[in-house]
Amino acid sequence: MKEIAPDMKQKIKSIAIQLFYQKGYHACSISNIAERAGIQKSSIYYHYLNKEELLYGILKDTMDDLNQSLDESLVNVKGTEARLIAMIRTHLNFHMDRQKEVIISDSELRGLTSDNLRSVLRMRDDYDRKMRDIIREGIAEGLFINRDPRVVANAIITMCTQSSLWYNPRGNLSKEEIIDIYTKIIFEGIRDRK
Amino acid sequence: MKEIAPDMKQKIKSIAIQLFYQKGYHACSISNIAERAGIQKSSIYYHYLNKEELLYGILKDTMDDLNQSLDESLVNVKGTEARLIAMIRTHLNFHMDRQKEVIISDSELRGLTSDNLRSVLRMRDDYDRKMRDIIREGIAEGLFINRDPRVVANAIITMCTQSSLWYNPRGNLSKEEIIDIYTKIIFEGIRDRK
DNA sequence: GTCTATATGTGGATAGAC
DNA sequence: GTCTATCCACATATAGAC
Repeated sequence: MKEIAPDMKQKIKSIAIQLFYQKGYHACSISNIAERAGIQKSSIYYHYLNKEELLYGILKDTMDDLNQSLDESLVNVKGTEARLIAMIRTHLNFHMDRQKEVIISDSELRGLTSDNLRSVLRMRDDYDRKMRDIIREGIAEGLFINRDPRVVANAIITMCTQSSLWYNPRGNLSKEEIIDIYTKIIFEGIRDRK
Repeated sequence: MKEIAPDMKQKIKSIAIQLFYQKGYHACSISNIAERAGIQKSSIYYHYLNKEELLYGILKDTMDDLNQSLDESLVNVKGTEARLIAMIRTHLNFHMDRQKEVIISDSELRGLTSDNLRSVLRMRDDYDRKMRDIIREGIAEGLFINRDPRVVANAIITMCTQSSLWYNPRGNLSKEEIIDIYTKIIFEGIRDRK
């Protein structure tokens, strides 16, 4: 079980994440990936059926992990507000931890064809629905403002999602500080109440 | 001055907006555009120097219009809070009115090279700075919560920006209703205070 | 201002040797 | 599992006729 260097299949995937993120899926060629991996482009096809399978693998795994993170973070958490807080925390942490993959997930869906696209969209919808359901419950319980749950959920999710675009692990704000700011804004707004 | 049909240069641009939005810049070829315009691909080059110039024209004009809309909406508006409310309204209206163009602007920056890229980034920075400055003022005046202005401004802008991704002009929510929800969330948060 | 024809490069992908 | 060699389609872009 000596696993010093990651095997080539994983190495190719890592490089693809880096390059799809940097240049975009369509602007990044199989040659580009092969070059970085130190192999010939034809060798890529030993590990992956085609370019789309490479993209699909990235998106699928990312969505799987995201959904799993969410589920785990909600185990034994009771109460609508506490659950929403946990969701926000998890969503932000995930998007700051896996910036490149979530950026690819959010921008390269168009690179997938029929079945693969459907599969990833279903995963994304599952995730979004969990968020909407919490908002809906909160509204029903009179905890949250009574506005269209879809719009409210969307506003919250997308606001947090964008952290992937600017968060800098070497910046002067910790993830905890950022989570604090977002949670505060989401629940209380930006108006200072002293 | 008979301008019944838009001239071909404008027609090409409109088609490019539609296709860059649908398929992405790199996945959309000059042939695709020419086909829709009912001309040969070589004819595109009579109107535009190259493909990048076409993209640049879209991004530049969009950013120009966005900046201009913002400036106009702030004329004679006094007070930090009123100015921020006006900015939010303008940003949302613009992103719901010009969905395709702003989506392209947010996703295809990588298609630009050096000078064009710098130029568009400068416009975007100008815009972002205006938002940050308002937040900064509000914090200084004790109106807004005292958190990192960059993060707060970013959270607000990006939340509103995403409206371009889901807003449906034929949906059951008017732009005014959406503006109301967002403004409410930004200032008061989602917690219901009865 | 649009056409036909073409140059030139590069893309994704496959065949078959080692 | 990686290589060399190659196929074929399509990309951007140009030249020059009408």
